[in-house]
Amino acid sequence: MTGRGSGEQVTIADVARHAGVAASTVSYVLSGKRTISATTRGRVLASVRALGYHPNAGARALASRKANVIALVLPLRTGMQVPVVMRFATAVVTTARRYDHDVLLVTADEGPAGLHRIAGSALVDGVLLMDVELEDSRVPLLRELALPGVLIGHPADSTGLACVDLDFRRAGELCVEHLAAAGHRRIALLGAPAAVYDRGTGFAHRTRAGVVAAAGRLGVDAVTRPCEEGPAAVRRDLAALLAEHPDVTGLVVQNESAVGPVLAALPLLGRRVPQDVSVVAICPDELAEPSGLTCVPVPAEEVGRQAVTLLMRRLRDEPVPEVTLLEPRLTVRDTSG
Amino acid sequence: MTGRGSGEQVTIADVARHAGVAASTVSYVLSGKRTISATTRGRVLASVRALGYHPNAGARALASRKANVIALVLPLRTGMQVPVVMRFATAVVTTARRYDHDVLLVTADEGPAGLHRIAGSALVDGVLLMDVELEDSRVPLLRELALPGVLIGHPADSTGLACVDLDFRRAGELCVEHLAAAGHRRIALLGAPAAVYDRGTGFAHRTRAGVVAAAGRLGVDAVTRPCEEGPAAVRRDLAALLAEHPDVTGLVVQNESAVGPVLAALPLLGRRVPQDVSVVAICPDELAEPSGLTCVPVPAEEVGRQAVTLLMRRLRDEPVPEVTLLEPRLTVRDTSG
DNA sequence: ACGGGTCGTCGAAGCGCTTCGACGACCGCG
DNA sequence: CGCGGTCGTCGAAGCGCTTCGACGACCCGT
Repeated sequence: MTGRGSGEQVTIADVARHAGVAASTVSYVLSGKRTISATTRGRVLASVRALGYHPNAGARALASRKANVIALVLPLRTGMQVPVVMRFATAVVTTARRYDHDVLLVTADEGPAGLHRIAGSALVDGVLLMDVELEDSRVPLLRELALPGVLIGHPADSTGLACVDLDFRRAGELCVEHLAAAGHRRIALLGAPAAVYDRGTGFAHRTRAGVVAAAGRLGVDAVTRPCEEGPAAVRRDLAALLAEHPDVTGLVVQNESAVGPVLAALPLLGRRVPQDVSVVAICPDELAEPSGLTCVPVPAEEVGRQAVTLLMRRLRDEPVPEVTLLEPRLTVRDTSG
Repeated sequence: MTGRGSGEQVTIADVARHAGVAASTVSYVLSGKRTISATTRGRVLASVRALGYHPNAGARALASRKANVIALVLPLRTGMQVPVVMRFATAVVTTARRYDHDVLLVTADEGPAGLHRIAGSALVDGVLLMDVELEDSRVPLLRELALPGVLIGHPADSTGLACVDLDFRRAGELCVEHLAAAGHRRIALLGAPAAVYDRGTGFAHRTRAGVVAAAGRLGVDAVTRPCEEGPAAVRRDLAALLAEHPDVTGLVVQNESAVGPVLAALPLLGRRVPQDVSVVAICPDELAEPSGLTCVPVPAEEVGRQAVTLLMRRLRDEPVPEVTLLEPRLTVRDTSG
């Protein structure tokens, strides 16, 4: 039994009285900001437990000027890469709790105004920004508000910020290295939709660069080609690719929505997997695993953990690297050989 | 320009000084809890805007004893019906903002302890509990803590609580009614995994009851059968079902992970859709829509909205119904006729 | 013209916590 | 044996806000 079930809030004064000390002493025991004798500390902690004391968040925030809450700004506009976001959110919450922080959920569609509100009201100590665009209006705002923030992905100008992302260039290289090691000499990248490249989105360009670089280094041919979304479009783009380059035997796919259709369409195009064509994808592992697809997973949990860790460091005013790239790993399954 | 970009917090005293009134007057203007002359109000609001004032959340929470934050307890343990959860969360955040509340994200794996912490620290005013089990340890705790809460789904004993859920019984009826109206006389329900029924999970039982009841009422045959997860298992269970009941022409599927495999497997089992067999699913619309599947969608947004609305009502100490069932609607597409 | 209501505003008292300065008690050193 | 220096604890002063009671000013009816 934790003393009292429900009822009125237990205050620090209650604990102090129960332990026979001053309220400030209780505070110091709990924060460890001053030395307290072992006996007193023991008595206080016992009282805390006996009364089921939890410090009042509002009062604490007011007095200490820190909320112990961070905001997670998610691209909740429907139609995103949902499972990844979810796993990411889980990791963020879990990690934040480990640092004794809670997580406030904010939707991206509140936009810059949301950041203003949150910063102005001191609701949170810092912000995790997902789904950052190359020229994101919230990024300069973050700088201006002096609101500690960590970005997932990275914008064009990342000076003075902290960004976490998968090292997509390395991911591209990894795929090519794997295929080359398996003996493939003609490789193709079936990439993101053309619009994504045109927008100059970082991850797509970096992956392509990695593929091309690795191919050059290893002396294999590599062609790259955008790929539109939707089963029909994927089939069309894949067919076109194979028509132009019929001798391709290694395929890198970086387009979540293309994974399924590609695997379905290859046999129809006369290519058995992996006998005729090896397929490697850069996509969430959930998507790859059930199909036995060799892939470089997007490590959502790891990104979440890293992001929180960086933010905590910033909150302590410790220096953090501007860009943190996560090392990709390739999981070999049945579609490559 | 909103006055000052970054820098120190603007307090209510700053606004009061700027407007030439007392701080309490500013407070009353903002809360509307006392009548204030139009001229004064105008002056105050102008100052608020000029200075870019946002009330300090901690101070406000401390003084008013309400945090203006609600907790959303999500089943973030990986492997849930992810897209639904996501849309639900979006709706919750958006609706909560409309009531001037923010949303704290809590993972279910913090369990009862998390509720204790949150309640004890007055971090939130109320709780939205998702993924409620029939005998959920958090439910009695909610009662004991006198923490206003709204449940998504409903537990065995819902007295004194507020629950929101899709009316699954009605959903089951709806599916049967639709199939019967199309002339089908032998109908099968391919349901949740057996374990789900064994756990006594409400929605599965209620759906089955609805199917059986409607079939009885309409004088059609209905068989029901659990269905395990995973493409292979689904194929097996479906094949078994059709072997035992080869004359089934109407199929109700209530198992997200089964939808794709069922549609893929039916042709292989010699059944064309919808010529030989009509298929109706109870599943997220995203899943059904791309396949042209007739379905009763799970209205995640609507549930989220309702849940927040109910919670807000509870926070205002207004009476709320113990159980709120959402009327299911059936969307006719290509797989039934 | 005067008492009784509003109406609009103000000042002060907290809400529960952190933090700063103060201050005994006790230590070891010369 | 007395003096400076920790060490451990306390009291008080806010943090920025809401809210309560008070109190002029004004309007009404008579």
